[in-house]
Amino acid sequence: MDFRQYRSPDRFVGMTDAPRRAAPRRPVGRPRADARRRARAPREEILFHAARLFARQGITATTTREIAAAAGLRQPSLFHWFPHKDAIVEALLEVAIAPAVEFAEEAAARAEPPGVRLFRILAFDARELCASPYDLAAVWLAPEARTRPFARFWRLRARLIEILEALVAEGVRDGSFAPVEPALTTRLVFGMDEAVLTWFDREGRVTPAQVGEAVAELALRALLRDPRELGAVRRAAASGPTQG
Amino acid sequence: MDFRQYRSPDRFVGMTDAPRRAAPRRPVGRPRADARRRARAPREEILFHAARLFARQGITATTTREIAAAAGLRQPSLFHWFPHKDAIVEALLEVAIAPAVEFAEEAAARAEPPGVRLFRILAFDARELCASPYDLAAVWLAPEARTRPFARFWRLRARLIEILEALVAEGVRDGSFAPVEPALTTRLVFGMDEAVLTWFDREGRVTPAQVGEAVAELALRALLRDPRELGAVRRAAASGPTQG
DNA sequence: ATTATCTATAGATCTATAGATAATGC
DNA sequence: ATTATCTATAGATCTATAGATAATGC
Repeated sequence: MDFRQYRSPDRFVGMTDAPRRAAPRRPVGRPRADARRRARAPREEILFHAARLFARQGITATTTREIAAAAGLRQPSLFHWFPHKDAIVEALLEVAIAPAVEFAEEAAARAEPPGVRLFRILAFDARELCASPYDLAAVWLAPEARTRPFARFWRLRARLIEILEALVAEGVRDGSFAPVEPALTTRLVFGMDEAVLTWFDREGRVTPAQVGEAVAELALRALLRDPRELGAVRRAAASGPTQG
Repeated sequence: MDFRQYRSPDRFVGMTDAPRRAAPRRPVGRPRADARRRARAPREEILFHAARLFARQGITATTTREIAAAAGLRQPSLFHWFPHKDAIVEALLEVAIAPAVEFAEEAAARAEPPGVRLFRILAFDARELCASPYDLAAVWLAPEARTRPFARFWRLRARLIEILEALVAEGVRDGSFAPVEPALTTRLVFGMDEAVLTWFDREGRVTPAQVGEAVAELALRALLRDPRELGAVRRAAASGPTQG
């Protein structure tokens, strides 16, 4: 797995700041049976390959043996990096949800029209889901994640929906949005936003930024009382902070 | 499990037309260890409970023992009704996708404006996904369903997207829709449509029909060049066939 | 001494088959 | 005879632990 081909090599969590052209220094610890050198820290390799396998086969159907093999390890060595399989899922969920909520909290608090703030948050979310170095398609909304102790993810996700719904309600109240029902409309828009995970093609020509723009545009064209304002909203959104 | 509380008791596939208040006739075969009487045919009980468990825990994480127990059977008795576990998933996918594609094929072929046909298909799909007696949240788009031999589902689903995209392209061409990019826009709209499975609350107050209307309305408000036509489109859609 | 890995395996599953059993149907 | 179920279990896993091993760090 050559990481250079992926779009956002800087995004790995807990990335060691080892030099790119790693010095030929041998790492601490017993050498691996699979001697091939890996570009990234073991923890990131594990998360990356686990996410890929989860997305293809489902979480439970992916074995720790498969994950370890993809990361160049023997199966029990996985448990040096994560206490149990669920901890891998938990780490991926955290990577996915935490920046989204953080950005939404800040963006929602700015003194701008609700349409502009909503545009920016939706575009950020959809873009980040697509651009994540980890393929989050399976973990985000996996039924497996509903039961077990991933409460933090569900709490943060509920908070994100709450923020979006408040913006929709504000737009309806101040007359800039059509008179839609905020709760139902928000679920539809957020569903469209999350759904990018189910169809975005990481090898395709459409970029994460384009997907983000498209999601936000479609949502706001549907929401704005006067869709001719869309251009102004988009420009205003782009002029503020669009990165976490 | 009292089936009378569910919305669409007539929708069970392969439903036996046994009288509602079943005659106290004892069924053929060795009696069950779990003597409680069931209202529906065993095959339907199995599909119903399997879908519920899949939606809560994931497909692979749900054991045949759990499904059997929920349906009032011992684990091996499941294999009298389905040759293997995957066949249960396959049956649920078939129930989900077949009517959607059939309706879309017919609705798309009618001599009406693309907006009207699109509205009707989207409203049908979202409504039926919500109203199905089976909770399809997990099987529809489960990563598990991607690898294994569920080719028919994926072929039909691709056909459904193809039909939708053709309608979007037609609306852009004839000028009734805004000049959007059909492929990307269709993925967004279809994503919103499918996503109802992730949030629709079967015990909630919003009805499947309301969800269907809301999905179609949001999509068309975003697509129509002049959103003031939405009312006319909705009325035209409602005047044609809205049932399979 | 610390770190990261390895091999071996315990213990707990889980699916599907084999073959018996207890009803109804004719 | 047919049908639908049962009990028992083979065979194949799968996760996580125990304890050894082979590096570097100091």
